[in-house]
Amino acid sequence: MRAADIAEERCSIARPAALLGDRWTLVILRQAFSGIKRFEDFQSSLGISRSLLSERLGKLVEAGVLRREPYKDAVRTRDRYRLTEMGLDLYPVLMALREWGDRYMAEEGPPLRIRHKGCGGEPTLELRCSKCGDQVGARDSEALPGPGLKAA
Amino acid sequence: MRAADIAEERCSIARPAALLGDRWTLVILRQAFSGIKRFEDFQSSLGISRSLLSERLGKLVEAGVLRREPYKDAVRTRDRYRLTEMGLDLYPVLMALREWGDRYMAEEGPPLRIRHKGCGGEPTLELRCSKCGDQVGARDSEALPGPGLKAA
DNA sequence: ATATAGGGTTCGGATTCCGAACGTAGCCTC
DNA sequence: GAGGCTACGTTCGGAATCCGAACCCTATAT
Repeated sequence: MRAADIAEERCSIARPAALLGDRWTLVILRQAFSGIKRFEDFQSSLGISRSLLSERLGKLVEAGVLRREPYKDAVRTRDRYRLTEMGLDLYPVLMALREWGDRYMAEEGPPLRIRHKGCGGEPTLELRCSKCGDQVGARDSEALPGPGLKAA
Repeated sequence: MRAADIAEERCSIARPAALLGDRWTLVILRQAFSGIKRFEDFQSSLGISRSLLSERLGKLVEAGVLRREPYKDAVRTRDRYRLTEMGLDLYPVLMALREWGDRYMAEEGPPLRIRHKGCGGEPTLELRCSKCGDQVGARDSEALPGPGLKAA
């Protein structure tokens, strides 16, 4: 199998991975969540080559994660890339990566602190059972075939 | 900046992304969580080339996500790759991807159902404020510089 | 009309990926 | 004790991808 074929897999991890799984896309999204919208700003803040940035942004737009739209600056009309609802829903993915990175790859302490605007507390991810409410770890759960697999 | 330099960024998203951000690593980890341990089984279940698999597994071992260890089969000694504690802690990352994939990329329904072994319920990720306990979305939180950034 | 800025595209060269072929270390069988 | 098989890689050349630099196009702004 070529890597490109991963996107066709009937697997809800493989398909997002095919879209997000390259060295740039995740940091592009990080910037998008931090408020960056313009091509130039992505480019200069990341140092990515313009051709690759163009291609990646295009892919994200095509996938529906970003929306490209013109907007009026003080002086002129520009384009900007904004997260769609679908894109905003990637927030837990980024948060999960960040929590893991903070725990295992930040020798000098977490470079960012996340703040809940409402109360100033710190949001954290919890994997909780929707039935019993207990916190669940990797060892406490198992995977079973679901409806999408039977449809094959 | 070359893509390889991303790993040096002082950012808890960029560093994990540099390790996990390629087309194969995430699906390799998916297989590891689903119980696959042997080189041959990774290779045949994914169709990845042996050279790349070897390189990826080596990187994950070096990073501390997997541990390579010999073990005694019924007949002989083999090697296997197992998730370390650090690797098991990637579970939320995979779950976040899966939830997103189920929502947006599974036209025929989720291919997998996750089951809490304890009660049979379905574990889901929640981003909750550790102070007020409210559920938090992308728009309800903001990023501030943390200790690791000041140490620069 | 000329200059500047934003947002790309094009183009070679460098890097990475890939599949197929080969290497090797145990065991098992004859 | 000579093959054979299995598990686990490594090596190799060609194909795909990445990269930076240079160029292009459209709007203002002067």
